[in-house]
This record gives sequence, C-alpha cells and structure tokens, in this order.
Amino acid sequence: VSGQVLTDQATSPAIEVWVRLLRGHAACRRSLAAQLQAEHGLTVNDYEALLLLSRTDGYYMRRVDLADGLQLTASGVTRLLEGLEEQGLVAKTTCPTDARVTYAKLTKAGLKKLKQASSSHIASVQALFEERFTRAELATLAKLLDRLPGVAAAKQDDRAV
Amino acid sequence: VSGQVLTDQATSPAIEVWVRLLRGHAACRRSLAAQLQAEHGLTVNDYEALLLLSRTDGYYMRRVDLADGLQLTASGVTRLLEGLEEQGLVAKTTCPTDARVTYAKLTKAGLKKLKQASSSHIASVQALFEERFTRAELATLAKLLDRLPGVAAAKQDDRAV
DNA sequence: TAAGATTGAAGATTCAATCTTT
DNA sequence: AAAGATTGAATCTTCAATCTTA
Repeated sequence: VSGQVLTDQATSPAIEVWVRLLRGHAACRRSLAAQLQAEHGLTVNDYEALLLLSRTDGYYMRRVDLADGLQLTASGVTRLLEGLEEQGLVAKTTCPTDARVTYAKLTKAGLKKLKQASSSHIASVQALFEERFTRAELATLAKLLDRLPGVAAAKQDDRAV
Repeated sequence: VSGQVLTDQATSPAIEVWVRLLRGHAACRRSLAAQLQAEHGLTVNDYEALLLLSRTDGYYMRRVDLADGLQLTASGVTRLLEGLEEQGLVAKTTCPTDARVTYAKLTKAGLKKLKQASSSHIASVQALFEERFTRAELATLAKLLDRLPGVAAAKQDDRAV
C-alpha cells in the first residue's frame, strides 16, 4: 500500500541520476577525505585549491576565480585560504593594478606539500575509480559529467589563467 | 614553466572523473538546495530523508538504515531527524523487539509536506538534467554512477525495508 | 563485547551585511 | 552602482566519547 506515494516522475531518469550523484559523491568524498586528512592533514578543498594554484602561470589566482574553480562562495574561499595561509602553504599578494584584488599565491612550502600529497592521493583516486570502471567507461563518464553546471566553468578558468 | 607540476597521473581518466564529480555535485546541489529551501524550507537531506521514509512499508526506518541510505553518519542522522521532528514531519517510534532501536516514522504532516515539495522539486531536477542530457545519456549515467560506493548500498537498503 | 543511538565540541560552509576600491 | 573581499552569525556535519541494551 505505501511506498508508492510518488509515482512516475519520482523515478524518472533525471531523478535516478541526481540521487546517484548525491550518494556517490558523498561516499567517494568521505573515503578520499579520510585518506587525505590522515596522510597529509589536508581537506579535499585544501588539496584542490593547491592544485588549481599549481596549474597557473606564476602560481597565483584571484579569490573570485578560485571560488569559481572550486565551486565555493567568496566567503568560503576566504575561510579556506585562512587555513592554508596559517599553514604557510598559500600567501596573500596584492594586485598592482586593482587594489580591490587580493591574490592567493602558492608558496614554496605549498608546492612542496602538494607534491608530497599528490602521489598517494592520486593513487587513492585511481584505486577508487579504476577498480570500478574501465578506461572507456571513465572517458564516457568524464565527457558526460562535463555538461553539469560548474564543471565546464571551472575548466575555463583553469585554462584562462 | 609552471603549471606542469604534476604530470601524467594528474590528468588520468580517474582524476578527470573525480574532479568533475566534485564540481558537478557542488553546483547541482547548490542550485537544487536553494530552490528547495526557498519554496519549501527543506534542505536536500530533509527531502531525501522524507522520500526514503515514504518508500518503505509502514513509513518507518531505523536510524542506522537511514544513515546508510543518505550516506550520513549516525550522529548526522540524529541531528537531521531532530529538525524534522521539531517540524512535526517525523516522529520517534520504539522497536518492540529491540530496545536499542528507535525508528524514524514519517507523520501525516511529513507525507503531506513531501507531496507538496515533490512536484516542484522533481521538476527542478528534471529541468537541470534533461536540459543537458538525452534520455539515453541519463540512462548511461545512472548505470555508471550505480557502481560508485554508497550508491548500490543505499539502493539495497531501500529495497530491503 | 557489539550495536544502536545520542551528545558536546569542533570544523566547514553559507548568508547577509559591510568595507574598500573601481 | 558594481566588483572583490571579509566578517559575524547561523547551519550542517563530523568525530570522539558516552549511554543503553543485546
């Protein structure tokens, strides 16, 4: 009798994808976050911020662009960088042409930390995904996930800097 | 010169998928959470909890199973249900055969709330995904995401109850 | 001892408001 | 007025410890 409150729509393909995205993201993140924290004392966003910075020319980014790349709010980025600055992994730099802007710059220590963390973190990510998907399936997944909001935008910034 | 700190591995198919999962989830969730909050005063997990409960026989679940289904910790579920109980959408029920267990039971008000919220929320989810993917692509995505940790487990529980 | 559940303290993130500079 | 950034308050979630029952 029960268990059928929401019919049709409730199990539409879009809903199925959304629920799987929710649960899958949560489980993957929990696992990878635990590893990153235990082995390197970094959160997922800590790591991702260092990585985005490391891929730019000059190792610096505006906070706004970091927010877009990480899919965080402006204040989220301020708080995230607070922590990284305290650890000496990122430093503030002023923009010579626009005094409103504060750059986040990857320090030597930050680059070193990223390099240290990368090998084991990348291995964890690969273990998690390559255990479950073939190379072709991963390519398919990447191509499809690319169309989600936030994904292409982040890549553009990445390329633009 | 810079921007090439991490080579090869750093752009492996697994990493590409993980980063897209991170950003895509964040962007989708932000958008859907805002809609759900504005129109119904519910968080994403509020909604998902009501939905999981509505699909069971008798409209109740153990907290442990809810945690597994939502990919939350046990204490996360306690806090989530606290809020739903305050709103009268869920009520505590004791288990007659095991005094350790407290069931979360969907109330009439909870079922009503879920029904109210569903139509617009489902429409939002469909708008978000159907705008970007064909039906076949959604099916492919669902099938692949199914293999992520946490996803199949949640479905099993859903079915088991 | 295990399992189910809760609690206090802490962390991460957001919103709304604010400040400065353009 | 708009853009970049920060801050205080609030929310959500987790971890570690605890409690009760099996």
